[in-house]
Amino acid sequence: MKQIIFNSEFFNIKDTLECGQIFRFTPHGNGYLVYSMDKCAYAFTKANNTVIECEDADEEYFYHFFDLARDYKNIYNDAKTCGVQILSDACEKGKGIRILRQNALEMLFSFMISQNNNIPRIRASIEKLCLLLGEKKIFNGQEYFAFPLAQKMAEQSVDFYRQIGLGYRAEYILSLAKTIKDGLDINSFNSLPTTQLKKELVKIHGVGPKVADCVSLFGFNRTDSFPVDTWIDKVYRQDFNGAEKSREKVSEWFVDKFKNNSGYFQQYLFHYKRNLEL
DNA sequence: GGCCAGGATTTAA
DNA sequence: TTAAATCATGGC
Repeated sequence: MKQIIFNSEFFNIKDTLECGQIFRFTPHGNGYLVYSMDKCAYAFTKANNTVIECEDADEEYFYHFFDLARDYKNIYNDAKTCGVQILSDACEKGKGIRILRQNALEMLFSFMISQNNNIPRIRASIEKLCLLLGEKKIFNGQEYFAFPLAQKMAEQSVDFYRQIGLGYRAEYILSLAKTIKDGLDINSFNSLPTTQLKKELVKIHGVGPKVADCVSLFGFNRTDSFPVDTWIDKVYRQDFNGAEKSREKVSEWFVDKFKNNSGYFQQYLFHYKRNLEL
């Protein structure tokens, strides 16, 4: 086992996990077990540090996953001083939030499930997928299941996904799995600029602008993305006096305003609006 | 019991 | 090009 120890001023594990960017984590001991693809880490707070415990071979993976090479103080300062009251409040409450660098395909499947859905149910659905189709693994003597391979997902029927409770999203999931099995490599999109990347993602059946923004941000680390869901839509109307109707244009408006800080600021605001503000 | 949840597709205007 | 109607499901 390896331990990565990192000052917790700009790394709050609870806020980072609970701000809606990741669906696979469970409270454990003094912290959380965090899952990504077929890997697992134990994250907890100790004194003034956040500790990441993982297999020796996964140290580099999780260092990258938690975006530990980036200095979030600059991002926090930009949010604090940009002259927007709610953003100043939000970044203060969420200064320990980091944007995880998650696997693009896992994000694509996950956020395809997220549409018109709530976070607890999204998490339950993904957990079932892993339990039923994922490889069984062991971390620190404890059993868990990897995120399923697309090839395995492509072998199931639409009914299988409906019985898991995916509803009308079942056909989207199966269709995506088959497309991947047939050779689509979304990692190849990484060479595209963000606008083009989104255009490619939206071509996939069941992927609209909002899901494309989430995959772009959380799966490709394109921080010039600003996903607009119902909560952010509320922020836009209530706190920015927004008049634009279409969420796609709301997203463009924020990206134009916040540039490469868009994704970080969006997470501050989402977390604040959904979890903190009454 | 209608409304809401990290919306997208289809059809109509 | 934009506006409704429709789509499953569970929590409230």
